[in-house]
Amino acid sequence: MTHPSSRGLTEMFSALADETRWAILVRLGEGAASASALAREFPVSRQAIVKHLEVLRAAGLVEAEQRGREIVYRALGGRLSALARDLDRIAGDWQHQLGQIKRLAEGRN
Amino acid sequence: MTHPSSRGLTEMFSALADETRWAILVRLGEGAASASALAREFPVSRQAIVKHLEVLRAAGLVEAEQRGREIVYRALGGRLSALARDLDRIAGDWQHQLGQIKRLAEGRN
DNA sequence: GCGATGTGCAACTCTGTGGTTGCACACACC
DNA sequence: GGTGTGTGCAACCACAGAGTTGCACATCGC
Repeated sequence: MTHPSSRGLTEMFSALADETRWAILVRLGEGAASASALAREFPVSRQAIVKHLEVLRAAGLVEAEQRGREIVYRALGGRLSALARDLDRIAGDWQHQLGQIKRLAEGRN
Repeated sequence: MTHPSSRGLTEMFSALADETRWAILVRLGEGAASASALAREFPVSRQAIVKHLEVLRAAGLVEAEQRGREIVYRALGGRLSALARDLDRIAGDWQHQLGQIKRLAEGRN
């Protein structure tokens, strides 16, 4: 593999690929909340929220903290910025290669 | 919305969320290729490849060029680096807020 | 103690989509 | 003209996963 981070990238993407899940994540970015609290804000059942939270937690995008009888979740930026770095690097490589090609093929086509 | 780029982000993610599709994209990053050529390299049918390419093209991650009777595709870094910027900004916001909370709550819990 | 609220587990439905096969058509090449 | 290779379209299958409902259990507050 040219890119050591290729492994696991798609798992990250699929964790982020759902509209509702992304909305939940963004919402948590604005402040911690429990599953029940989120279920009141979103037009889906608490169970659906719980499943999304579990996916986000498994991806390291969210952190869970037991507080009394409830569990509050908060967004973590670490994985997301790591992903940003990976993508930037990969995209940069492509652009670079494109530049080389363009340079070599000036006048072709 | 705090983040103007929230719209369309999940579409991008779902375009990237498939293992095979990501592999195709990375492959195209190493050099342009046609659907049939890719079908020879990957363990899936040409039709599957075609569908993936259409998804990538719709997402602006890939560019198609008619060359004689075949159509060659190449990876485009633009959208990916734009995505990287968005993610970095969002993640940064979360970390920033986390910092504020930590600062305010020093000693709590 | 009792009611309200929060979580956990399980079964089920249903849509989206990744993948396949089959056939038709367009060229290019000899 | 025929053969090989590339693309396009359509029907179909199978599985993942987003969402639901229902019930059990824990725990907080009064």
